[in-house]
Amino acid sequence: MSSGPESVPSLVETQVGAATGHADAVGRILAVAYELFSRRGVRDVGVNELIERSGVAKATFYRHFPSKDALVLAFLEQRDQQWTVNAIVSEARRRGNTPAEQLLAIFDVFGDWFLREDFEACSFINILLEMGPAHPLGQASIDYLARIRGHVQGLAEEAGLARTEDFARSWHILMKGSIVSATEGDMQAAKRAQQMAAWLIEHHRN
Amino acid sequence: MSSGPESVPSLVETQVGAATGHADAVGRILAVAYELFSRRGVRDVGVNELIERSGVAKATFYRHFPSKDALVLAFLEQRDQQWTVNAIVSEARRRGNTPAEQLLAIFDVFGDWFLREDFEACSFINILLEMGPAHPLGQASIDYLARIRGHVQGLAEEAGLARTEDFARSWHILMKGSIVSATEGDMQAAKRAQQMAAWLIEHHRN
DNA sequence: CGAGGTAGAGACAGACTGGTCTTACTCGTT
DNA sequence: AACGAGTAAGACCAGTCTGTCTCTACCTCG
Repeated sequence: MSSGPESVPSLVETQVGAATGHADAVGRILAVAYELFSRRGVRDVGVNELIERSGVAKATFYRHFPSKDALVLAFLEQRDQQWTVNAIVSEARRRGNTPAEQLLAIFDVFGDWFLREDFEACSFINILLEMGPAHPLGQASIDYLARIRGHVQGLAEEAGLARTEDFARSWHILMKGSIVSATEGDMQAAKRAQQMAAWLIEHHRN
Repeated sequence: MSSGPESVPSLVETQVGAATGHADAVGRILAVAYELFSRRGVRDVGVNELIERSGVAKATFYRHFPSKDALVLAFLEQRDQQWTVNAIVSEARRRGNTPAEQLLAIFDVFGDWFLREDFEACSFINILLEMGPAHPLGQASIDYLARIRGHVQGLAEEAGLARTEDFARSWHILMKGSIVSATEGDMQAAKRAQQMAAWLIEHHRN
């Protein structure tokens, strides 16, 4: 049931490959996939474009990834690491002194992110809505969104808040809603969500 | 710039056509388009399937709609009427006695909607994320989402709230976030959003 | 040297895409 | 009865999609 991307080359292998300076095929494919999938979604990027942009033969592609969907799963795993963990959670933890500050700092990071001209929305939401919750890729996206909620819940527990799972689910509504609003062009979406998030924290204090 | 669907057959014509008992081609096409687009999105439904399901010749289709995108625009207009206006706003107004109650009733309607097994998320959000904000269909979706915000702002003004545009934008974050959470499977998403919505109302009272 | 594995390049298959066009038929109106 | 508008059916086009296949070149290890 859990769509853990265990069946595709892991990031560890990739990074090792890149570290050898060999610039192996898998590493290039994953880099191009990250670039294209995150900016344009899954359906809009074909295998032919992927292999052309990564300078890889088609047979090489299919030797390492049994299907395009397998590559998408690897991309989602990569996205979880680079975006969720490194860009959002770690950065928010760095900006805040207390767990509550760190929670609210998520929306400061969002605010900076929304202003980037290459702002590309959240791949997990995109793919979930693009493929639907029944599709394996939609299921995987749901799993990764749950991981994001897990980070929030962890911070809530560190902050000593009450009913942390409910808190994280409500908090996540604010995160996802502000992302969609930013896609619509509302540049203050992060500030608005942060205000409601502050009220939410107050109502979950013991 | 505004993507008003003036260039496609209006709903009035459609309903007149259906009212004659003639079940004309345009009416059938629009009915099938509503069914398929709302449940499966735009990219997943091809012109061939549309014409087959509506029992219409391809030439007939292209006589009434210059392109598939034109049909999508007509669908969005239809969706605004049938879903935004008739299913959500009117129903919420019916359920509440005061404007504030009517605002909160939006999330009661959402709660019922989320429970439906054929729950299909919000077509405007789906198409916006599917096509991107730069695409004409994404732009049209943004316009229709703004109309939803307009309904909220109108109710906020009736309720005598302060800073109604900011209020509506924050409220809309809750609506969109709860829809995505419901797509993930959180059946309590409407209740969570409603709680935050109540706080938002309190903070906008004069 | 020579074998095996990996690589790039690209032809090819089979299905699908949006869109054009032709043909034949059925109506309603005059 | 004759006309014209609208329609169904479907061939067809050029292009796209994912995925398989062959061929050749290279590189490394024994």
